[in-house]
Amino acid sequence: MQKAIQKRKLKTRARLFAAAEDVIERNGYEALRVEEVVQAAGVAKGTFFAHFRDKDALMEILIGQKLVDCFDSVEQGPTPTTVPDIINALAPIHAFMTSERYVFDLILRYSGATAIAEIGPIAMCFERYVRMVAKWLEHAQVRRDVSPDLLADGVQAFAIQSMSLTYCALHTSQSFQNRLEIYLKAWLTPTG
Amino acid sequence: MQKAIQKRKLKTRARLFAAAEDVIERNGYEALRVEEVVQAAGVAKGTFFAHFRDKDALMEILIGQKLVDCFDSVEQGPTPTTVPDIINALAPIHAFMTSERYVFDLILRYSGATAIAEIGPIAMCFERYVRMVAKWLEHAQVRRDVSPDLLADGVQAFAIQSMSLTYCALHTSQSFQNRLEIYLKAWLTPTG
DNA sequence: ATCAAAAAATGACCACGGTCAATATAAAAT
DNA sequence: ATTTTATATTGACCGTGGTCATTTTTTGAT
Repeated sequence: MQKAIQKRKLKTRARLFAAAEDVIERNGYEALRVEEVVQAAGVAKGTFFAHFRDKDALMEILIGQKLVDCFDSVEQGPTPTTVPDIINALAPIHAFMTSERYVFDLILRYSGATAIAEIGPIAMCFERYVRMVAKWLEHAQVRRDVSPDLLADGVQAFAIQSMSLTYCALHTSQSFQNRLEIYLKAWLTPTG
Repeated sequence: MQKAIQKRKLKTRARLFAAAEDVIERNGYEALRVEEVVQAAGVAKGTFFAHFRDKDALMEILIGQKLVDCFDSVEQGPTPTTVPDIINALAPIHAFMTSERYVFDLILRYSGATAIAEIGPIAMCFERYVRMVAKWLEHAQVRRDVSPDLLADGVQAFAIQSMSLTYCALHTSQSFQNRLEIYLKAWLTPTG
């Protein structure tokens, strides 16, 4: 028989989150150590893993939450209608995704959920990205020979490609924004 | 003054590679343990790290080598001229990249070299991918309003997107090949 | 209040990647 | 040959993520 979750557990969980956010605030995501978090939270190490499957699971939640915040703020703003506007509108999301190499890699790893049961916040955001952009494209000045959903998928693909090249020393001649603009103009408004 | 590398070192290195390949042959890339490799090679653990910066460095070399083999065999074949042919031609490369989740993630992580000095085999292959596809596109039946280089960049972006979705339970309705074909038709032969 | 059972927390312990001072071996100088 | 110096190897040791049998706390029934 299932008993209800105790308030104690919620409190412990909250303390772990607070401690983790504090640690990250100071040293960034990559430098986070589980040991440091549990000490700051005043609990034993085992407790951490009773709350989170592993370290990555905590990271997924924290980074996912930040991503959700980004999406929320982007969706507050006006609907962009041109390629430069779209890139501008997406900027906060892309900026956070590339704020740390570690963050970018983790997001990529969790962008697809292997099983339906374990669709986490990051995978949800990837879905949301496509839905949001597709909605924009319905009313934007873009090609109409393919569906907005397909176009939105492409925007995501090109954004990821551009962000990846951000970390590549072979492609420093262009900034992220420039590169993405070139890609998206060719993708969304072909003149063939 | 620099003395020459001793033959002994080359032998040890060869033993490490052979042992690692053997271990991978049996259990795949992800399950590889450094301890297992050094035992099979008959050397101490420290020796491993005198030859490779870390475990990933060995993986990059081994996976990079396999990738090079894939590219070599693809470049042996005929030059594809249509979208389905292009997808077919690239199949061996894509197949290897998605042969193991671990392999795919590692390849993505190493696809861009942070510093010019440390461009490894995987980053080289990503360059090669674009060069090869761009060459194909020069003589393929595709749009001409943008450069083959740009088109090839896009092919890479869409291929990665398609491979990523392979690992996502939210997108099982379509196979990798189907999805990529839809993307590439829209990208390479728009009818706007 | 007392007790039984479920939930939560604990910390000693393990697995595995990675380090480094010490040692052994090879090559060059005498 | 002997000595010197650079190169290569060693294995005890460490850091950190993760496990699990045991203990503590909470809850609900009597």
